[in-house]
Amino acid sequence: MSQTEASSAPSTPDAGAPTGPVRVRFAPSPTGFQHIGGYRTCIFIWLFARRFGGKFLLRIEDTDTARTVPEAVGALLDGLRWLDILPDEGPIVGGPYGPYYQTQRQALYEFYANELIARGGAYRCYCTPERLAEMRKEQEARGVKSPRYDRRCRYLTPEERQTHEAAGEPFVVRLAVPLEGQTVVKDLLRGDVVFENKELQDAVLLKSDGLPTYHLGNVVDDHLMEISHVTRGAAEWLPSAPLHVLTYQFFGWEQPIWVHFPVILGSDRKKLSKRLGAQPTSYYQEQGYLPEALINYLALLGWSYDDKTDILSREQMMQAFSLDRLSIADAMFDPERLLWMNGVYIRALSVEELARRALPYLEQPESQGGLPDSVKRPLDTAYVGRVLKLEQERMKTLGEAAQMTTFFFTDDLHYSAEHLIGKGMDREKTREALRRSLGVLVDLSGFEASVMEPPLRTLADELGLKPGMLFMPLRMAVSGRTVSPPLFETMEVLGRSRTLTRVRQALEKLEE
RNA sequence: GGCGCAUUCGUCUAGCGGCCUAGGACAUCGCCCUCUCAAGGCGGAGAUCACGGGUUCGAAUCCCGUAUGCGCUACCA
Repeated sequence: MSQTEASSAPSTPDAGAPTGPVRVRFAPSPTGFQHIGGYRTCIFIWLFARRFGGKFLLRIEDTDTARTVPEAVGALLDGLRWLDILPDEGPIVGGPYGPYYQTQRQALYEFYANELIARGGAYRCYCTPERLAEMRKEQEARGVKSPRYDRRCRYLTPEERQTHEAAGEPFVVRLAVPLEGQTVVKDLLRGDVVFENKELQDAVLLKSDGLPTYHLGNVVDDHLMEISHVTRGAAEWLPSAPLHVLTYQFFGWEQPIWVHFPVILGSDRKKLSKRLGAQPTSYYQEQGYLPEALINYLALLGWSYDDKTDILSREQMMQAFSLDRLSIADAMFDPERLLWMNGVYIRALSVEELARRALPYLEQPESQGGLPDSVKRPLDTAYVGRVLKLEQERMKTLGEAAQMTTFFFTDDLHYSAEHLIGKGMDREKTREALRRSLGVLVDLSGFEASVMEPPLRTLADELGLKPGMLFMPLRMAVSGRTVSPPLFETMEVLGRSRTLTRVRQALEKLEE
């Protein structure tokens, strides 16, 4: 392998190292499948926890009940299990800070919303969605520069408030953003990001259904779960971070360390999203990417080890990961580089391991990319190993195994006589070459590549052919293809009887 | 529109004031190896460090503008 592998200890052992205990969380909302962008964020968080002996938690932010997809959590966990980055605390494993589903923590949010109101940091708003819509329309018509909630309910008199309550009107709880001054988000990666309070909205914290929005749920849970570093995508969350800072301040809580990661962009330079056709992570599993390769690739999309290392084991990453080597700009996903890296990992596998891992891909139904259904399952593992050993260095994914190796498993080859006749050859010369080859092969004392190669080369010489001119028709006869692993190894694995049969069949085709 | 963030080869990145006539990797091109395809080896092309001003003896690195891109601007996250 030419690519450099990490060897020595990280150059800056403790630069950017946290001073207190690390507790970090991945907090997705189960509104669909996770694409690699989400998993990349998760990998950063997981690596960070591992590097500094911290805890890695998973919290499900399922407060948007209308968009919640029931299978999402299971799929997410399948992905985490596949990548082997399971959380220390979370659904299923549990933990001392549970429950880890926000919908199961509803009472907490109501309590803290009231607490915030009592502290003057929030208020109940009785405006109906209809009024809000009208207000927006009206503001737009007036050409207001930045339309936002007009704070009508913030200034209700106690009597008016009483009236709304007495009528039992539904309400939301809004953050009472200070009208003046600035709020600064001390982001670990970008430094101080300053926001004018007058640009901020009185965002909804608690919805009329009693569930919190992200702004409340995230803050309350991060505090209660003693999250040390609030880690999330910058593109979507940095703009509302001042709201969260304000909420911590109103509660009188100590701020966590804010870390806003860069996000992954699609080939259109837009943030990866389901809507824009990003693939779910299960896609990469189905295609036969190795989880360790995907992790390696994803970790290096936005983080670097040094100026030249691109192949790193999990252990090396866990030892070296640090936030100060994170890049700050969003990165475009490059499928070609992933493919290359997967090939690197496949080549590094022992043959046994490769066979073990490729087996499910070979044995799955033909319609899903497996070997022809006519091939008997289960496959002979030892034979699969011998076959894969020949294809290993040209495989980029495990999913390719079946189509690359079909001819090792079935005698049903599809090619015509013309395909046997290579450049500089004609029908008669080809027939002669194959007939003489057959003779050589039949008489061989053994059927190892090393045994068959010398006499076949001698034969080519005798026939006045360049080696390739003889080997090409043999390759076609034996594999039905113009491209295959080395001829002699291929014939060795196929075995004498199968090889001879195939050469005879080729001769028959030429007789037709 | 307002606000925020970002900006080094096509792509991912190294670089945190002099080591940079900018390093590595993917992709690409050529050569070598060679029974095909790969893998591997060697080499090439590819970045006026978005642009314009400063600061400094000296800037890709610090500051200020501009441009471009992306994101946010919901009782979604």
